[in-house]
Amino acid sequence: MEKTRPSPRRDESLSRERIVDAAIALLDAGGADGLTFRALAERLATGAGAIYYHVANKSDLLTAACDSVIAHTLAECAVDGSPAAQIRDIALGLFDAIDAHAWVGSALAGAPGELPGVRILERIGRQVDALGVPHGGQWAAVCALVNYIMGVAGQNAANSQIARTHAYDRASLLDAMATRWSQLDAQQFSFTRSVADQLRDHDDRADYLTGLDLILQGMETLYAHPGQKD
Amino acid sequence: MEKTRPSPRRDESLSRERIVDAAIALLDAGGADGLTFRALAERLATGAGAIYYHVANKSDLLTAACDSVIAHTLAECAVDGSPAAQIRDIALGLFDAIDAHAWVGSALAGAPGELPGVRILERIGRQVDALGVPHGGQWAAVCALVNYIMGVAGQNAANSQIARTHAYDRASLLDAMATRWSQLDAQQFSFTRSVADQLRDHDDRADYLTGLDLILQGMETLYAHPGQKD
DNA sequence: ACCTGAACACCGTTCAAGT
DNA sequence: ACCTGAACACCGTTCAAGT
Repeated sequence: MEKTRPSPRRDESLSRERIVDAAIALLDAGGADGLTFRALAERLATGAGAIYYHVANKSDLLTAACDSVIAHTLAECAVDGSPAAQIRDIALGLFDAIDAHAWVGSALAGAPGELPGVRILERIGRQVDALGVPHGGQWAAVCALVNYIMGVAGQNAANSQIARTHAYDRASLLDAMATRWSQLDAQQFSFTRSVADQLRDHDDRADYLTGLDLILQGMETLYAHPGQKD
Repeated sequence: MEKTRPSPRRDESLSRERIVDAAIALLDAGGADGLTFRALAERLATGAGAIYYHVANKSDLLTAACDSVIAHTLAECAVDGSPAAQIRDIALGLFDAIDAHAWVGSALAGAPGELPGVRILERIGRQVDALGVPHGGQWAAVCALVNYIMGVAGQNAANSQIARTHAYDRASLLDAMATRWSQLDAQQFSFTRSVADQLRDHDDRADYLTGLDLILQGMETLYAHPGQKD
């Protein structure tokens, strides 16, 4: 028996790309806390300090890992169909990517104005323009969409972080939350209690799309047919 | 000269409330990174371990500090006016609170389903109900509003964290971002470049309200007048 | 130019020991 | 019951020293 892979292969020399790929693997396996310079060094069979030769710091690395996922995700989104359909497609693609790599949600939220966020802004911005929103309203409209997407991304990231920490699955997490909500004070939290049951078996993805459609509908009503207002 | 305050007064014994108040002071002064059990112990003139007698862990403490701010904020929101006006009032109150205490944004985003988030859900949920949204659509509508608010909160928190780290003020942060955007590839990032200038002197608060109104408008169009659809 | 890995300055959390 | 504070098991980052 010949001794293959005596340790994580070192066939290629260290590079930013290899570091980012290894970081993604660690993040996917261990969540946001799984990325550590020590774990990364071990996986790349190198010293912790060597990584700093190719990467400025942890935040830089996290953003680069996030950008890799976002760029791939956006590349697979449809480039035909109506503007609204394309926005839905992009938003759903991002939802699924963040669902699969929860750490992307917090990385995205933590790097405002950086490349991954800008890619999203660009793709959505073009469709908002194509939708006929006047130039003066485009910035606010795009921000509304992006902020909504980021908000959902952040919640998903937080939920999956909690699930990982407590070793819950999604169902028991929601169940625990619903139980807690239904034990709140009946007067002070009447609405929350009334929706506690819906929490258990709601469809995150469907609710996400519904919210997106609310914004799109608002844009259509306010911008696309200005003559019909009132 | 008599020697008053030989060290941070210890006139009252340690309590959860005193700990939370001290935590808020540290967070306001030093951002999310400013809260440390060692700093907290020093400020309370006690040992680090003593704090664990009143607080489960750091996440528990952060959520409690966040809840204190959110509860006070919501208590000052108007309880009259139209449902839409009340939603705007709540959303603006939260915006200003998070603007003043950026750490609240990340604390809120990091504690889904916990008390501070539930307070917001409850207040907005009641108004969505009053708005005439049918029961079946209330959950999705409330989530849309809350996710949007959380998204903006998260972005604000991240921006202020970056500003603090680099010792920038808000203006130079936006200026640096706008400069970076305008240096992006002209073809690949045409939309982003076209809005880079608006970034420099846009009004966060006004854009926030505009986005909120898009969602409210969508809700009105889709739910409040179902007979008029199409 | 690129890599090594010990060292530095921190963390949150625990726990035997005190009162 | 409540508090002490040293100790533990980690972090990100730096930097003299190597190749």
